[in-house]
Amino acid sequence: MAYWLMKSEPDAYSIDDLKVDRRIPWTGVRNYQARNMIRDQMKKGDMAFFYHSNCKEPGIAGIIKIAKEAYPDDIKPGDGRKKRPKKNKVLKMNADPANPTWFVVDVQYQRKLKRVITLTELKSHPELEEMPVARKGNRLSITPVSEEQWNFVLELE
DNA sequence: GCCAACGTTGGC
DNA sequence: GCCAACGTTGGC
Repeated sequence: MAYWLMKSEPDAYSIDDLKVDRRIPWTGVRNYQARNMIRDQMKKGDMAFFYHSNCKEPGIAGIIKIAKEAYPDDIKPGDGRKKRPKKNKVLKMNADPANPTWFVVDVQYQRKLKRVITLTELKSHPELEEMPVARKGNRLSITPVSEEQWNFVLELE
């Protein structure tokens, strides 16, 4: 079993939204590195931190579980999709259904953390300096988390 | 709103 | 294939 960190802008979709919806397809990932992780590495049963990005208090807000492994992301904005697309942004869709480029996994709500563990706090611990989200300039929306990092973060809660 | 740190695009 | 220009992410 592997651990991950998945970013979402809470204005677009927050841990509280997922608490209501319970389970959603994690649509809209359009970065090849993140795509490769979704398609090739994420397994059913893997756990992930739900991270709030680009907001007042960036940090880890909850825990989710991978409920279904990768399948083509043919979920168009507005087409039963829960995550709201960014305004003024046209999402590239799969051109050839037989040879998809973009994939999605389903995630299942596990729990909300008692408090948001902020990015500032994550950065303050030397034990987490290798954690991608705590590194300068990191932009990937999906990053791996080691078991040690996972357990360390949960101890902070 | 600024801008660093990338990723992508397209001319050559 | 190189790389300059451009676009995006996301903290601050």
